[in-house]
Amino acid sequence: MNINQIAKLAGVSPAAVSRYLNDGYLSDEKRKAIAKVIDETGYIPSSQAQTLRTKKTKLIGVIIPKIDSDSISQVVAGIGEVLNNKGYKMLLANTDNHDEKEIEFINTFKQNIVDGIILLGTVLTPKHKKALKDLTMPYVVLGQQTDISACIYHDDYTAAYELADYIINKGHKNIGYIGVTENDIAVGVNRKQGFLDALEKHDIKPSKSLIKTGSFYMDSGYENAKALLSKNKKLDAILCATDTIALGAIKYLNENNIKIPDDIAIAGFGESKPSSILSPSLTTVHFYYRECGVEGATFLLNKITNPDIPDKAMKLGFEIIKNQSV
Amino acid sequence: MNINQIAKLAGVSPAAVSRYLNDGYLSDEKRKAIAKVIDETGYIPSSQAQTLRTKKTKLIGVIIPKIDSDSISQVVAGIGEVLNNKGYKMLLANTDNHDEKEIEFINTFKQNIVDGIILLGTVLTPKHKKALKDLTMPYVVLGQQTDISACIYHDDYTAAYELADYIINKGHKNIGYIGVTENDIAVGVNRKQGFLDALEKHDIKPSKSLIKTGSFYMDSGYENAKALLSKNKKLDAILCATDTIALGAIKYLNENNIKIPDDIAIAGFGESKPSSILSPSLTTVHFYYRECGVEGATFLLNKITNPDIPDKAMKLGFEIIKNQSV
DNA sequence: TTGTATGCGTTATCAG
DNA sequence: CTGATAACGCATACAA
Repeated sequence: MNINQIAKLAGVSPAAVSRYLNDGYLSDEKRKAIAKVIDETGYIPSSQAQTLRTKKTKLIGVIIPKIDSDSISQVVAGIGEVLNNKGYKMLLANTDNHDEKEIEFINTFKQNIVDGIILLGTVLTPKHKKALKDLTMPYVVLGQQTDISACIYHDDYTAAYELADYIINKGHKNIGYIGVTENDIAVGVNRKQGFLDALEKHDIKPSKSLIKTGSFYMDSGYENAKALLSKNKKLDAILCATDTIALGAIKYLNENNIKIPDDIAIAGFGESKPSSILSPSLTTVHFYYRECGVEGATFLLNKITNPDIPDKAMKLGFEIIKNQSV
Repeated sequence: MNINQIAKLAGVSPAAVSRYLNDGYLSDEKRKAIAKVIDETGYIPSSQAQTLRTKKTKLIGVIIPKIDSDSISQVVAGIGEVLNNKGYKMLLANTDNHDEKEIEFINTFKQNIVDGIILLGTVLTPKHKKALKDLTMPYVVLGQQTDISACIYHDDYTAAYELADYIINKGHKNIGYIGVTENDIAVGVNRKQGFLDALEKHDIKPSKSLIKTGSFYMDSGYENAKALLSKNKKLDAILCATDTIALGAIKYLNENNIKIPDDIAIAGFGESKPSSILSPSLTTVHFYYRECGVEGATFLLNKITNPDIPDKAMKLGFEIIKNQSV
């Protein structure tokens, strides 16, 4: 069933049907005739042919580092909501934490198969920036601050600063930190710097043996908690760069009968689902993940319909969730 | 940049370039010339035009009830892995637990924008079945058993039976059950029936006040645990149809200083991430979610390239994770 | 092996 | 307001 057959059945020209579909000039009479035929036949225009003509695919490419993460799935949910409402669809590309795959996907999307790209950033290497700059379509980066494009990100620095401040004010002084690679500016650099600056404010000198770096997985929390405890007899708190890492640390503490928060206080970032169920519940930071997705998708769609709007950088707030683990 | 320009630059016909792209007859000489030009120009064929001709989009529609769920995101990860390796892309449609949206998406996908559909089923109403049957492209249902198409699902019944049996053998007799709507055959009916049959095997008569039904969210666990405890003074265990529900129940128990497993034992299904971190850790069932996604995607792609292969129903196994909560 | 010509299903242009 | 017609970029039947 194509536009010509519909036209014949309705006794009009294909062009008239096209106008009907795209709200062009059309007499009420023909409009009705076409509506009737389309209703009866259940005709649906071929989006490929439309795309071939209009260069619009109504598809948005969303590149994420992994799907089975509380925070990312929330961002994706926010994006999906907006896209659905506006008649767009989401092409989901999962890199499984392989940076190079991000570039691969960007280049794949470049073939005009999407109208725009949303990149949930972890690492933004020069290669990434080059790939993005070569893009002819609008794009937006979520979760990382960058000057090469519109971006929506979280106030990681202040969140870490205030959370560390809170821990210190609770009486802890020998605080260990389990972070992630500094290639990730948001999570690796900013959260750590917030932590360090809070220490400095309280005249606490951070010892090297208290600062650890690991992966984004639970294992890292487990192993680094072990390492921190073995080297620092006075350790009384651990701040982890993500809730997932904190969960790993908690696992180690539990297995070794170390009481939270009496022996060791612990806190994370991201307000993962388990945080409130654990006992003691986990002190953490709520970021506006879903909102990040909503804002990002909304901006991107605006940019697609109106390419002249200037890129913006939007910093979202946070909330310290003061639970029992500190 | 299109196929004609490449042809001109390489001094060949557009058809030759097309053959180069599709491994058709071509002399080595021309092959090299075309390769050179394509390499230099960075030419990428328009997938829309290809689709218009070939009717193949290399897109797979994946319909899911929600994205921020441990189990579902694992299935999606498995699907994504296979699709990537085979040069397909995933169009992700999130229904946010609205059944009607599933039908909407199925109908949207029907416009030939995808080569196949993967439906992560919750509820399969007659309307769903009709929408699926109207489909001209291959599709597969994951997580639910059905005779209308290929399906890959979990052995929910036996898992529930064995888990309940295990709980009973641990000495519990007054076991409450928090389930979900029976519209969901896999989770709502099969798990409950496994539970009931295990009771029967041990000559335990299930009292109505011990069987609850709620939503898939934590709230349901919290509220129904409260209800169970208020009506059943002898209650000594709670089996929840999902880990998420179990987490809600645990929250209620913790808040009311009810000791797990001494006062009340508790168990769930799905081996969610928190299950191992909780203390006591949660007894649960491991299902092969990622494998389910992998198998589903693999089968679908096979079916796309070879439409004649018969539909199959594949039942995946499970593993009881015996943790401390029972 | 190669090239020419045609059509996939739309939409934009233009003349009416 | 309407309709004929020419693209969009590619793959294939057919002729060579």
